[in-house]
Amino acid sequence: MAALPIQIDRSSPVPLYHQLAEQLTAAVSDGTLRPGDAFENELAMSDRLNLSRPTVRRAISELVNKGLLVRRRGIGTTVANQMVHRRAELTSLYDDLIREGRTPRTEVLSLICSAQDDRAAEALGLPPGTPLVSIVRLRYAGDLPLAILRNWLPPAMDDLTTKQLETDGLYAVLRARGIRPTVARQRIGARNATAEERRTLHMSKAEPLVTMTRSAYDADGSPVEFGDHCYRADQYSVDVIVSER
Amino acid sequence: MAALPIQIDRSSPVPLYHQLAEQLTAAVSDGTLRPGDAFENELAMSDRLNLSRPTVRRAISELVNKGLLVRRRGIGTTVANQMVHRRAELTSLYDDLIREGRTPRTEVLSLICSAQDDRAAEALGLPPGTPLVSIVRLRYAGDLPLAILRNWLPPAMDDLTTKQLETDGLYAVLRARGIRPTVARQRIGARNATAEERRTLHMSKAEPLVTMTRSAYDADGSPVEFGDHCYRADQYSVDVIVSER
DNA sequence: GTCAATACTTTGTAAGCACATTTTCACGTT
DNA sequence: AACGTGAAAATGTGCTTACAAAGTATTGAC
Repeated sequence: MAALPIQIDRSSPVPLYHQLAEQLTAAVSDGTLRPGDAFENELAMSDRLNLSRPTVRRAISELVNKGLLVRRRGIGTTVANQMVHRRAELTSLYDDLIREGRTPRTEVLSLICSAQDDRAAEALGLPPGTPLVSIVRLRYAGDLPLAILRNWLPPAMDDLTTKQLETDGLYAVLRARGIRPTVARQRIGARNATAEERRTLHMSKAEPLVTMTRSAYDADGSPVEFGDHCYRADQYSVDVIVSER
Repeated sequence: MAALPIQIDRSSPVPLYHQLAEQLTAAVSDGTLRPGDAFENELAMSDRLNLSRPTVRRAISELVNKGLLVRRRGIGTTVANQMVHRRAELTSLYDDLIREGRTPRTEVLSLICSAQDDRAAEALGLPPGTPLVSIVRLRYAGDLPLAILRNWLPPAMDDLTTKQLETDGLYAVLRARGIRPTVARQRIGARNATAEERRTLHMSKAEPLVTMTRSAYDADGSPVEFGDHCYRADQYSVDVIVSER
């Protein structure tokens, strides 16, 4: 087991344990360390890097929590032999399309600044009847219409423009305003398409839709966005990776 | 902010930080602490309970990681004002139904000990053609058929009985054998039901199915189970809670 | 009375130490 | 030679201390 070449910058504002955790993560995910490989033990590593054991331990714990490493008392720490061990994450076909180099396109169908929707208002923690910003978008994968995305935002966001949404995407616009969605609760189901949805998405037969409603919150738990999306089931699926401690 | 009545048993084999974390979790989830409430600060709590600050801090960190609490430097720690805090968990539908107070029932439609399925074999990390244990179950919620559950297990599990599966559930049987699924990769989508599925699930119209394929792994990353489930879309949806750091 | 500098509170990071628990391995006894 | 015991190795738990950083509140000068 070769000693990993780790560089720690004590003058950096980035915490030491995080610097270490990032470099260890890189070593595992780029294949420098193979699944099953033994890991340098905590005492040796803290000695070699002139870090305290708690600091090293905290860095390793980050990888353990992500499922990249397995600790066994009396044995040592080894690299988990599973590729995909990301902590509960959500990816979608849309992300896959981007990874494949295809260019998804979004068209804003409507942008209304004083829409009423009681379900959305409730999800946003606002009283029923509150005028909301309502966005309906159509998302293409290449030339194929893939999904209808309906989203609602609090009334304070009423100066959004169609152009912003089409070029940057909804979440990028939110982040640019200092709003950082951190937690989201998503409900995934299925239903048949309405006639209009079938027209909009160019669906020929009675192919079903995958539906997803999402409430997103910032770090404080304040609601920032509510969405109701539907996707062509033949073009879309959701990958979820769940893990227990 | 009232001081919570915490009981710590130093003679217990359960780690102190975990005892504390459990009692704090209970206080948050049973409503003793309301969203937005200020939390006793770390120093005061460690002083009051005669625990060190790192121990208290570690307990609080558990809740923060689960999304129950929010820490702000200079401010203090507060209860997150969000309803559903559960981190994406690895549970079966059976567990979900029990939580909702419904009485689920499972009927084993078939239990084959030398089934062949190349997709399942690949998911289990076994060569194609390996004989697998194949289970097909029908899940009821009350009197309503809800889902068809197809599962495959490695050949070593060929002594399962129908009765075990019907009374305890698949995951309980696995756990009883020391197999602890820890990580799962799930793909959720939708499709139309076949004629046979429609018959089995007593579906009248062309109602779609929610589909979920799942590969489950233990802590080492070894595959332990592969499942291909389909649910009546009008009766079922999947909740996922995603959180970013 | 207003504004700015300062003090205080609270969480964030880091180090060092001690001992417990679990597993492996080598040594010594029978 | 076989077995058991104990040493060694590695992670797990817990305490103490110190200082940094961020936010709030107070105090003081103008």
